[in-house]
Amino acid sequence: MGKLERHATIADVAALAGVSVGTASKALNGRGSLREETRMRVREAARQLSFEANAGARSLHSGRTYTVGMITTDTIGRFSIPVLMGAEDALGAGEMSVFLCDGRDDPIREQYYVKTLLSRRVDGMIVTGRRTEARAPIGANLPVPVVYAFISSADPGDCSVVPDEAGGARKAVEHLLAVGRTRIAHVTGPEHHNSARVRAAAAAERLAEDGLSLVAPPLFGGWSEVWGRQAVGILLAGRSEFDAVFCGSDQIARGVCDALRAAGRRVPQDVALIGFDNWDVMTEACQPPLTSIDLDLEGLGRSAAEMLLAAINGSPSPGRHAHPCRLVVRESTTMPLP
Amino acid sequence: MGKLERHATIADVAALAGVSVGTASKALNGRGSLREETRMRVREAARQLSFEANAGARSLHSGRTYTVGMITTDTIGRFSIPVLMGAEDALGAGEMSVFLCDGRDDPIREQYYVKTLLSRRVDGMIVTGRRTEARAPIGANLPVPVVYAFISSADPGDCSVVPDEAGGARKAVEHLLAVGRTRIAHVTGPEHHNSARVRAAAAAERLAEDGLSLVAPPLFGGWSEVWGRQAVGILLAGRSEFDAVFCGSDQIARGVCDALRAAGRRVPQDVALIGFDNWDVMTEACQPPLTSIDLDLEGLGRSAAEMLLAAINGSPSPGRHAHPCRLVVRESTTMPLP
DNA sequence: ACCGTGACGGCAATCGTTTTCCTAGTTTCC
DNA sequence: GGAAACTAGGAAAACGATTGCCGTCACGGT
Repeated sequence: MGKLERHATIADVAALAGVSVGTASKALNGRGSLREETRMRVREAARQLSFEANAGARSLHSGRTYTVGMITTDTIGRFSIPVLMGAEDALGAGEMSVFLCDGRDDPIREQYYVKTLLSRRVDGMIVTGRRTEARAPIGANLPVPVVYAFISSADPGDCSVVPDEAGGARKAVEHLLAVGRTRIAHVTGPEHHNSARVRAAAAAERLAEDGLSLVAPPLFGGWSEVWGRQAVGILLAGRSEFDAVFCGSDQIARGVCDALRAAGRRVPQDVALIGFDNWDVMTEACQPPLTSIDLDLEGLGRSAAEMLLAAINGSPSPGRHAHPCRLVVRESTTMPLP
Repeated sequence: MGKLERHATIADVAALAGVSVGTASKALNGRGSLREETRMRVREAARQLSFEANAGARSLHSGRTYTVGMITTDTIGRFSIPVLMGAEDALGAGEMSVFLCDGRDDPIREQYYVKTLLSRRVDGMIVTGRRTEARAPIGANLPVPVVYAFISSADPGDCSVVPDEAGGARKAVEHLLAVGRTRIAHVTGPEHHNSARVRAAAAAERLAEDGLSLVAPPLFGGWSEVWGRQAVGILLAGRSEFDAVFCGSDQIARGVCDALRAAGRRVPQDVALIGFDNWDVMTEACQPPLTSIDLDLEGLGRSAAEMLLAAINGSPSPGRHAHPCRLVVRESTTMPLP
């Protein structure tokens, strides 16, 4: 199992095939005018030496590396993964590779990564993060295009692709209305999170369009199941009746669901329940399975990557682009057919 | 906001500083013998042009790229992330960057990535995956060192770093024995998963050392909460009493917990409960919080990366290395102090 | 006045590929 | 039979950075 085979160079290939380096290069890249027999001979030699052209040397000429950098603002997590996968997907199709850099919420670390990526001559960068908050641009006047995905840049001229959270919240409310609920409560994450505020506001707005309002002010807390359970206590102690709860996350929804059941309220008969994020772990384990809003992060990542590719090819798409959310209906808002 | 600044080359820097290219290079890298004033002048020019040396061109000389490739066998997921982060951590300290490639369980795709990484002249590769099963080596006689992390290579000569699942299972059983439980049931994942078999076998073995055995044969099923709930039905219908359940995953444990409570059994008073994976989402939301076995995936990733670095520097560590698991005690096995 | 010796920097080779230009042959056509 | 028109493939100049080798000063000692 000797791992010591040196990397073959095109000179090795040329020597084995009995041609000059230039000719070997042409043979392998389909350039120039060569006899088919020569081409084959070179290809065979390359195969035999398992030759792979040195991408670094190659990019010296083309000026392109077919590589993009991906920087996470905070840490690689549940939200960045799908974005990452979507991006990887779209870029892979364009034969590009991805450099992954985990910023860990440390600006020094982040700047270090930006420099590293630039020195590696990436063709572009994608910046992502765990929260949808706007953030300071990663650099000014960078020599390569940058796209912000999920998170957005504070500079409105930068290209950002963000989930349409307001639209998602509206869809949630519309769905509850469609299944006949009108007395809706809202339990969500901390008020200092942009996501919590935006979703709450959009929900209220959508209700207002039908002349309705939330049965109580939104309950801001954490994103956890524990908070969901606590919130039910608050709701039940309050004086307003409710027939649906729109939750800011699936974890909250699950907590709400468990607590409602413990309190003797049936889901969905007595209270319809809808979450946010469409996280399979929660939606499937919930009893009953949870209706939720899917951010389509993979699609978002793909879309961001496509915009980056376009920008690399000279057609940037500056500005903020909202990526639509999808409603996924399960039994927490509708009874299964018998 | 012009993004059009070309990348400065060292020739630009040299011209601006009024020296030759070679001298500029020496100035920036602290080589040769130059007047301090000259050095400063060059550095200033470089700063002014925000010059970053082209890593590709540079590696042409050094033969090293300070880059490693990371390939996931299946998909990037809950298990690969911490491994990835740990690796990124250890490599970042060595000033190396990580190329991420998502294999998606497709051998073609995987081989394509191996070729890409080789052409990019990575200094080494890390292979990881979602399951601990052994897999076919990613290639034979590769010109760079490879380390398998979490997943292991079927070739015993390859370097693999895997969690010590058997050790973890033993720790779980030991803990249950330590808190006075002797009638232990085991609910775990599908029997065709290596992890499920290994953990079950190790648990039985550890019990046997104390002259005990599981109250019933291990219940193999899925890794989900739903299965955990179903399994409780089976256990309660069976004729053997039990005072503890060791679960193959935290999700199973949570399902078991919910179902036990619904059946009127108290955790931990009547039944102590321990999970596996120490997944915060589950352990924290569980009522009561769940004792679990932590695979220390981040440590494992770090360790794998360190072995890779060592191998790159000429000191490989062939063979299979077991990374220890940790017991994390919470209230599902011990009452809180009053 | 001459030589030796550092100090300072320039020159050019080198890394692996691509690409442009050019030179031999071979056809083809009148 | 000779010139034009191709064809196949070689030679060499890029690309950007590093580095060993050398030339050129200035200075000090004899």
